[in-house]
Amino acid sequence: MRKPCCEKKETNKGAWTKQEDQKLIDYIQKHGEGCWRSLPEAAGLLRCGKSCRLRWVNYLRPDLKRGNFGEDEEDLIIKLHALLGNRWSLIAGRLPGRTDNEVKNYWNTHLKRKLVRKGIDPNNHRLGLIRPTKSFVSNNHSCKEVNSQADNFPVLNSSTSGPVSNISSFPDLNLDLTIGLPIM
DNA sequence: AATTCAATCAACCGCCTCAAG
DNA sequence: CCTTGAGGCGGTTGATTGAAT
Repeated sequence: MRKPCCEKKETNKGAWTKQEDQKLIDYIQKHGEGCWRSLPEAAGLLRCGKSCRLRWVNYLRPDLKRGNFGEDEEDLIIKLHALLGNRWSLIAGRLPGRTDNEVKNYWNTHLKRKLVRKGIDPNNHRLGLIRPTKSFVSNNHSCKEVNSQADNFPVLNSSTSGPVSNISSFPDLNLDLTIGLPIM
């Protein structure tokens, strides 16, 4: 049997400090990404492996772009979301330097509303299904849909609802979603 | 200047899948 | 075949910041 992931030690939670970031960066630069389970102890961090992975993937990785999304990126996200639904990691995989968390946040805070303003239902990318004025309730936590009729739409294989099933709607999209092996 | 409200985003939580044992 | 843990993912929360009143 395997050892448990995060042994029931005291671990830090909440925002990462600069020192913690530096320890994580130093460790990964020396040893590379790998066993997240043993990383915290090896790197001298009082964090669980999951937390380290998240911090690295979403914030510390050197290839991250950060900053505002360009219009081309917005466009791509919208198209990919229409095809893939909330598969944020797949969508982020098509956007170099962007993380799934970043794409998800951007979708929820900007793009959803943008589509609603155009009269497009962000759940299924169809025109005229929701009224912009009634679609969102502002209650601090980010605009929840009132009339989310498409909550349970099936993804990808539906012929009646959900993400656009006709891929030919986006002839300009490169939909080769295979993942290449990292170059060593 | 103080208070309230809204927007943003980093981080956590819980679930799922896959593989080890 | 079953159980368990690691890793990964999407949903959600909560702290922070900025705008409006």
